[in-house]
Amino acid sequence: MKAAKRKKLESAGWKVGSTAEFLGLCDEEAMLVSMKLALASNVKERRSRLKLTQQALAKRLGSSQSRIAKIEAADPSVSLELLVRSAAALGATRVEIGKIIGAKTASRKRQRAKKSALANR
Amino acid sequence: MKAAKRKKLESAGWKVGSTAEFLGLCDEEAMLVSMKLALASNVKERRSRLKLTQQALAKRLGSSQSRIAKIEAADPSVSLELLVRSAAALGATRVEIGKIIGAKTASRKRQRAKKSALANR
DNA sequence: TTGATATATGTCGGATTTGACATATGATTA
DNA sequence: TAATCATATGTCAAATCCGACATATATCAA
Repeated sequence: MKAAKRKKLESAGWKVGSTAEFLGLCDEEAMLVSMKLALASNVKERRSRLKLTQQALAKRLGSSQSRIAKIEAADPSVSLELLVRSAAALGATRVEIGKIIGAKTASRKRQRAKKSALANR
Repeated sequence: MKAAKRKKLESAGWKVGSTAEFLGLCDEEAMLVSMKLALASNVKERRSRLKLTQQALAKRLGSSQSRIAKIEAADPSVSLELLVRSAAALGATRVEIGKIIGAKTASRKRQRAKKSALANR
């Protein structure tokens, strides 16, 4: 898909002033990446809460341990769909998934607070 | 992916009482389909509000008219990712996308109301 | 009706994504 | 230390998804 987009960008169809459109695409891309990161960290958090190994989750999903590792690392080879599937397999409801996807990225401050709260438990 | 799952289901790894897990997978699948339907209809709604042709939206996305048609029809060949991309290309914010994904399926009654409200405008 | 425009459907080659496997790196315990 | 378990990384064939194109079916104005 990245290759396809680059091809599009390079093809001669770009009118003057298309910089805005280019930035638009970048923003979309950034949003998607950000959603994936949020889902990935949620999957990791849910799995450890449930005390499941990556192997065990893989079995639930009909997948493999290595892919679970990639999912939690938000590896580029992991699709949004697989991330949503994974969260669902760990018990996330539709509403919860909507919240994860819709949540703006937490500030570093808030992330630290969340992390330490988790550590203290 | 459907084929892969079926393979998994058919492979001998299923313990007694795995019916629940099977149902679990079905629920996940249903949830995903439902999310896709919600996004698809949102894309259609946004595009018509913006008075864009499928062709015009295709250009924005670096895609083709036929794919836009499939997107709006929630064709099985359309990924969650492409649906999210499409909504974003039509101006949907992250928060809005989260709401669409998180929203429970509207009742038929509500759907009719929405549809007629749209028609009357 | 005819023509023009918008949308739907089917197919195909190529790109991406996936599960699987091998293997490497930690982390923990004996 | 060695052994064991959990997680990470790299690769590959197969499945899936994509853009593109052809073509069909509206919808509507002339």
